[in-house]
Amino acid sequence: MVMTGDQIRAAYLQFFENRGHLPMPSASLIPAGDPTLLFTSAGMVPFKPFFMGEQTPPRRRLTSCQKSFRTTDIDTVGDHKHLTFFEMLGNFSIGDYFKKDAITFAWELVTGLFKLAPGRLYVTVHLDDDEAFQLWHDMIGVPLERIYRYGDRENWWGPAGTEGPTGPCSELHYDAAPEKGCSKAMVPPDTLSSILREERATAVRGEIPGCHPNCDCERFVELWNLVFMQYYQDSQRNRTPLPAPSVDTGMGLERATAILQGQPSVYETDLFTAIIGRVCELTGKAYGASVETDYALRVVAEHARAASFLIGDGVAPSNAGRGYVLRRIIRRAVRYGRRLGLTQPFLTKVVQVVLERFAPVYPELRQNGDFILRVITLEEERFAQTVDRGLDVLTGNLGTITARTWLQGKLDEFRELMPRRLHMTGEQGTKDHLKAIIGMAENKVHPIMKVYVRDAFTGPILEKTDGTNFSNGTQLKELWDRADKVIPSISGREAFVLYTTYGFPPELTDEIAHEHGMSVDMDGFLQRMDAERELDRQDDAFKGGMGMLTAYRDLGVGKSRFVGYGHPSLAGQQSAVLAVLVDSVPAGHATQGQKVELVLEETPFYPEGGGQVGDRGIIEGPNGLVRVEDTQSPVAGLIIHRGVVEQGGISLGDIVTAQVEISRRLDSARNHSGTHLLHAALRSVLGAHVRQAGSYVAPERLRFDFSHVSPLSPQEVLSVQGLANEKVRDNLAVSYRETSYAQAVRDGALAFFGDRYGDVVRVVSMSAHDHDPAVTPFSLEVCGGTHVGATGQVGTIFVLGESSVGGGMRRIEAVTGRAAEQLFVDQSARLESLARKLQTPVADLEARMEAFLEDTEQLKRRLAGLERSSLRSEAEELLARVQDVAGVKVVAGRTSAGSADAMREMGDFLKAKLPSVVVVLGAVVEGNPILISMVTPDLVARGLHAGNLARDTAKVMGGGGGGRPELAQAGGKQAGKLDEALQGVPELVRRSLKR
RNA sequence: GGGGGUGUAGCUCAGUGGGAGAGCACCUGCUUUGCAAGCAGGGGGUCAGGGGUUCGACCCCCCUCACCUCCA
Repeated sequence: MVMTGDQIRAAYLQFFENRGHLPMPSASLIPAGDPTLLFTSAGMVPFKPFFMGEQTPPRRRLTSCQKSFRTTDIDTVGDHKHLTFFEMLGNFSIGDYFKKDAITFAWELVTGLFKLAPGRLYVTVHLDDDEAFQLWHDMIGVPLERIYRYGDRENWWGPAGTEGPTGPCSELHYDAAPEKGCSKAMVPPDTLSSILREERATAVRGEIPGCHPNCDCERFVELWNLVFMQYYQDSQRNRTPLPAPSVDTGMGLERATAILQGQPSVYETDLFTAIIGRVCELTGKAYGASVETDYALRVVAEHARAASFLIGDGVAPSNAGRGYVLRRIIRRAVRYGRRLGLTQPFLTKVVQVVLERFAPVYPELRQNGDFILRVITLEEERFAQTVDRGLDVLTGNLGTITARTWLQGKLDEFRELMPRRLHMTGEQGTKDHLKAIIGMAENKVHPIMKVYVRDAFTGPILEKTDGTNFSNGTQLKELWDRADKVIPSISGREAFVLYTTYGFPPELTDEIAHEHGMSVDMDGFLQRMDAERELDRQDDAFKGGMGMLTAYRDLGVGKSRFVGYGHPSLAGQQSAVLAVLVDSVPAGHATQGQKVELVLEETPFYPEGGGQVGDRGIIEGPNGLVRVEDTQSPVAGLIIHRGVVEQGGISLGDIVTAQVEISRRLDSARNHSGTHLLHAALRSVLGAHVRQAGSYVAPERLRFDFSHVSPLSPQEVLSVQGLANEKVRDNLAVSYRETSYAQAVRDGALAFFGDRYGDVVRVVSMSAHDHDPAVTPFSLEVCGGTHVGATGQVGTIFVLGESSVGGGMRRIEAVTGRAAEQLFVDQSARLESLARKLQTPVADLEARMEAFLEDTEQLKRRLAGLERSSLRSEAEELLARVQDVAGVKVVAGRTSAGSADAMREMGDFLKAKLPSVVVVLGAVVEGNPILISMVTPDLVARGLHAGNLARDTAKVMGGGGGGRPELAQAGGKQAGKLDEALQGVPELVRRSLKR
């Protein structure tokens, strides 16, 4: 009887539940409260705060099947073993059992529950871990020849980051396919141990003469990793034994399933067969038919699965961070789909199968199903757009291929005509002609590609042209050879630019080039990619650590208790000062004027979290007073009050009274409750795919980001606002309940991925029937923030606007309570004031405004008309004062024009009257003199240049100018010298004529 | 977080310091009812925003923002 993947998952969890472990639901793929981590990459990630001692676990024995995602292997997905997304089974001991039980459980499970043949199981332990070795050998009875020791590279775990728990690990490997192995004999464990010890001593990698569990061949499968956290490693790499050692184990569900189902790879298990099946169906390919199509089939299936889970957990495609990883795998899937002949959008059809297959176990896939499909559709469309644009650059009107083909044609033509041309225009003329042809080819290329195209093909030819004597046949042949070689090959640099600035896939470049009988220098391309990556790596080396957090963690003051829920008492909270920090360094005392950070035993101050900003207020001690400007919680359980000592001093141990600034807090509470109402209203109006993606709750306003693919219509915004306000008027009771995270989620509470949740979470509900559990509350959220007692206290909710925060995410901003009132007051005042100015009732404002706009428009036109006619008459006056300078008519004079444009018009008028003329007009605009000059073409031919004329005239006024021969303008600084400058014009004209 | 790129009319985009443009769309008129109808006329612009250089900036320099893209 073969178990399905689902059965294996369930059996594993049941096995450990029977042994006292609490089954935990899988956490989101977005790690909670850990900005250093891109994704949840292992089973222990959500439990890190427990292992670090920052939070109390709900039980010391836990077990879970955790959705996990690793980015390191993206580019190798498609082979038989690598996955980006996988499910990680694990059992955890947080300071409870250690090696002995962990090993016993593991052996019982694989041989008992999984019924794997003991003879096929190999064990690895760390070189120095004699304890584990003994347990496997003496207690379990694993024979010596199947216990291998490895060094740090294979069998040491952690710490994750610069410091943290760390320790040796022990792995179970399964001898899955002896026939598939490297067919070398097994190395005896002792031999391997001494090789590795030698390697450790000399740091020289030793040669291993045979097969072993960690061999690169396909014989062994690493099934289970047991990590024994027994040391704490600090940032100086010192290791101290942990008082309560812990265990963290991980078994990949996919691998386990492959082994139990006797399949050669994870893709043949029931976790994948349906997905692969769909891809085959779509492409008409059969799995197993060829190495290449198999690879592509696996890529599409794996990435479709991974993308579904990522989107299901709220990741939206973007060009940075998590969203970028998602985008990459979607695009990779599309590219490989293309290789299988899929040119139309297809990915949603694969994702549908993923959803069907996994929704029973992961309800978020069902819940967000529509959203997932929509995101995939959009991203696939967007990628098609990207490809289209790249295609234009590569082959389109301004494409490199077009330019090359064109140049090739022109060169062939030139080659034929050259003897005649050489005869007609001589050596230099022929070369110039050739250069002109090449220059034109460059202009057929998109501007960005120009420099790369020049490097790659026109450049080398030009260079050759320069040195070539056309009368010499052999050198000429060299030139043609060069052109023939260089033109049909797209350089690595071009492919690189196409990829890095347009996102155009290199293999497509290659494919299309081949269709045009060209090749691509893929080696050059890869070289450039590597160089780029190397540069990035160097940059990374300079990035700093996270020393600040350590400082707080090392305070050793234990926990501060938050007592600020409900109505913070006006009298303030009595408490002892546990720590005083000055400049982030612990101090016993702080005095007036100093910036200080305080930790209290109990505090009503809410630390920034869940989007809500930290409280402000006053902490008063026996000898002084501190004004708190912000409250933060840099480490779970620790609340830091930041502020300034305003009077006297404050000391460690002082009994103080902590008083929150009430009005501010209440404003925040209104906005926070308002946020929940808006969240629920958005879900009701737009659909259940709406999920919180971030929020900011300040006393003044609130901001809420959520997943949604399209902009909200004004109607939708109004419905959301209307529904939320209706719930305000219904005055729903706001109630709190403490429960476990798992229970809260089971109850249907919304939880935000970005937040850190402990063993006990608060659930905030807003319901008209608070005491009737059968009625679903309007809003139910896991939330640590502070709220009003009933929604009526929120006051009016007013949505200020709706906007985009990147693909798939929208943002809504709103005010409530006092700010909403203030907004109304301000807006009304503004309207009143406008109405007063326009002397009309508010109701008529719009009509009045329109009338005004129309009036000004008319006035503007009339004014422009008047100006034009007055300038016209000025121009006519100037016409009467035409001067004759050596037979050239010159009009130079001052005008009252208000702009250079107006003067240009005057000039045009003058030119219309005098077909051959030099015009220089001046005016003072905004205190500065400006000039325009015009020269009719016949006079340009006689050596006059409007640009020079303008420049030289302006010099008199301390300015400069220039332009084209027919038309130019200039300006100066000394308005008083405008007339003098204009008087000089005839002389300037005379002088230019002489030359 | 870093690199490359883009930002100009409702849309797609030209525009290398000196008159802000084209095509499509829109409006008006005429012509005409054969497939993207034609002709003529017209409206529409904070050249992403801010600062600087310059007599003068869509254009050059600096900063910011948004979007595209590659890499972490």
